[in-house]
Amino acid sequence: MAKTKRDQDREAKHKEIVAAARTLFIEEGYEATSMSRLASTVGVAPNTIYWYFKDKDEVLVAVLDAEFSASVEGYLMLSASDPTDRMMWVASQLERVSRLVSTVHSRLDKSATINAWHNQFHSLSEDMLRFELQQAGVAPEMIEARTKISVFTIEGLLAHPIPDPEKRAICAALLGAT
Amino acid sequence: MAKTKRDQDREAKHKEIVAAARTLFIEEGYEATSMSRLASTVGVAPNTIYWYFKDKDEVLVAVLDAEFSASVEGYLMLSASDPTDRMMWVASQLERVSRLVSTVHSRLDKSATINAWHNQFHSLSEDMLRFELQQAGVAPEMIEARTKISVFTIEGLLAHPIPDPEKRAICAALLGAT
DNA sequence: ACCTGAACACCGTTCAAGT
DNA sequence: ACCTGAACACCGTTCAAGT
Repeated sequence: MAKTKRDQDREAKHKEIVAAARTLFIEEGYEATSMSRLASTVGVAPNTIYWYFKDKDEVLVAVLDAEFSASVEGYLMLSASDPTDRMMWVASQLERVSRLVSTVHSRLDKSATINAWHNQFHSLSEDMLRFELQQAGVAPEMIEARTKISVFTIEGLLAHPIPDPEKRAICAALLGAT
Repeated sequence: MAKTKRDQDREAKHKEIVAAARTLFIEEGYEATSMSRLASTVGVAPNTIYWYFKDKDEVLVAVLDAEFSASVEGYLMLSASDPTDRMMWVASQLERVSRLVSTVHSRLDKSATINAWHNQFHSLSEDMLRFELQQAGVAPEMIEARTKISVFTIEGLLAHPIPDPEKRAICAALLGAT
């Protein structure tokens, strides 16, 4: 199933837009980045974006996917290290994306696309944290509640950056047995 | 320091606007409620709102204050009940205001007014939860981390509504000693 | 002091027209 | 198929004018 030249061109432009949006959304914010600004960064007319994406939310999902898969890649590479370190890494890795976290939450009931992405992301995060807590020896009947607590806490750490030592104490407390 | 007739009138209109905004912001959302819609609900021209409030964010802060003080009043009235019940009450009480939580977070770096309100709110929440955890017999060296975890978890419960029994298990786990 | 109609500078998105 | 200029229906906010 070889790609046609056409498809390659289209894919390249698609990637170009996502790359520009990724920088702008993360550094300036989603609402602060107008479609016009995004278009002019790519060097194209504002409405041209709509040839590649249904709407602005769809651009956001593409950015989130790119950011997420980059993070997963990094996570898998340090699976041997200390659990608290791993949790710290997840929190700090996602911190640069913190503005997007609140953007996603505020658009949950406005966009079905965003909502779907958010659900999938939470499932994956829960799976990952449940595994870490099991490894840490948390009692089985507490696993579900503790998993949710961990997810919410990490989400909180993203939205409210605090000093590193304090963050470490929190991550350690999350993993504490009993 | 008796209030003049003028001041009373002004205050009445002020309250009228906040009351309308409170319903609209909570039921329809902040971004979804245009200043025009708010104005027409009150029965006034759109720009009239600006005679009473600097901008839309200032209206939001007024709504948040009204909602918060109503909650505090309710909280003080059930100080005798079970700790888990109290924490459940806080979470569910604030749940109806959940859309505003993400709105506040997404406007943190756009509005100094909102930022100030948010900081004050977090201080108060932390004080309250620290007290609950002390009562529950949490070890002193763990208090700070556990307080932050509780704040973030309750914030998470607001943004991601889940079934009551699960919510209860989470609140109980937050208060667990050790 | 309080309120308004009209305007300003945006915004995301659509559409008819070009290649 | 891809891209554009022009327009649409909004938005929060400002300003000069009225009472």
